[in-house]
Amino acid sequence: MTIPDKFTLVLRDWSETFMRRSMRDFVQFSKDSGLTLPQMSTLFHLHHGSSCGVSDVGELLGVTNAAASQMVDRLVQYELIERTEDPVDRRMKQLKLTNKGRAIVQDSIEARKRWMAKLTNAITPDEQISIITALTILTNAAHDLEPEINQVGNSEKHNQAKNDISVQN
Amino acid sequence: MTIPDKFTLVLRDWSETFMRRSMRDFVQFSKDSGLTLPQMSTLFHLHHGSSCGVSDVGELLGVTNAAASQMVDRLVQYELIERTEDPVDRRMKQLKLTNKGRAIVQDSIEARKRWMAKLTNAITPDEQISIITALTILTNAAHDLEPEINQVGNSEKHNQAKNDISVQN
DNA sequence: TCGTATAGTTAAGCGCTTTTAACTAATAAA
DNA sequence: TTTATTAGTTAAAAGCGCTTAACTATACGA
Repeated sequence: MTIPDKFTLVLRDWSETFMRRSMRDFVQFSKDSGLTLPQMSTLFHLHHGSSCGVSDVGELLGVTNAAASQMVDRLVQYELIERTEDPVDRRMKQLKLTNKGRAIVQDSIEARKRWMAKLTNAITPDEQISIITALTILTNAAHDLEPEINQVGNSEKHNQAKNDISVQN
Repeated sequence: MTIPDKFTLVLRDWSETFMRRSMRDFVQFSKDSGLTLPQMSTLFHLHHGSSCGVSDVGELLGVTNAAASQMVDRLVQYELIERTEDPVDRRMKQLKLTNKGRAIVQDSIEARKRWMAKLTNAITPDEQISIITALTILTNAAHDLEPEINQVGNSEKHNQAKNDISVQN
């Protein structure tokens, strides 16, 4: 078996494990919050990418503007997001998380952090160092595969920054 | 910043990148197949865990038996899964993927494989070796965190086997 | 200024998911 | 054997997500 073959195999194995776990948690958390997956995804998108318009949400979810508009409307009714007019182009709306919405996202992030902390405890510092290097390479490579999507300000250099958290000092 | 802190940060970063990508693909693929997320999840569960009953599906999705039963019924109508009586306990049903159902799952897996192949190409063999080691440790640690859930036959030793794909030969 | 494109909303309608409640059938326990 | 438990189905009702189509309002180009 060649190294690339093994690599792919290991990557697949890890991603299966990881995906199953993450998806389950995400779905569970959404349910507990009384939200659907699209709604939760929208909240996360807003949390990650700051403000955006209704059609951005539609694009994110792969649905029509009408669908996005209705979803947004529900989230506004729940007081999880705030919908205001864009002063420079009054056709557009600016969508932002309310404190209530942000709290939900934070809770979910905290839950994931707890899992990661458990994972961290199960791994020795020496192993952690090598994993840090490995994941940094992986993350940067994944980013480079689709420059448009990742990160908020998506107009700057790739491959160098972002995850360049060196361990040696 | 301590190593565990950095580790958690890097892990979080990678998982965000990876999750966003995977979720998007999964949702997209489900849509393209004309299936909902719960339906797709069910197919994957069956693919992964061989045969199971209706209530297992309910448990997986976190819904009542009634809901699971109706979902299963739809998938049976679509001829994606096969529902037969368990001969030893005739109250139970055995759910299995049909060829049609398996094909859909395989397609989705192929799609992910293609992404991973691209990722593989973006990484040098030397880097791959270190990542293989790192991910193997991570995967095993994650498995050990929840022994009940991972893997089909869940009655044997952990931490040693499963991902012990050594690179050195 | 007039026409067109863009951003978003609204309404009608359909399908899926979900729950509760009532039910059938088979097994296990008394 | 009688009773209780377990597995699953069915029906009714509600909610959400989605699409299409028709609409309002703003911005922009000729």
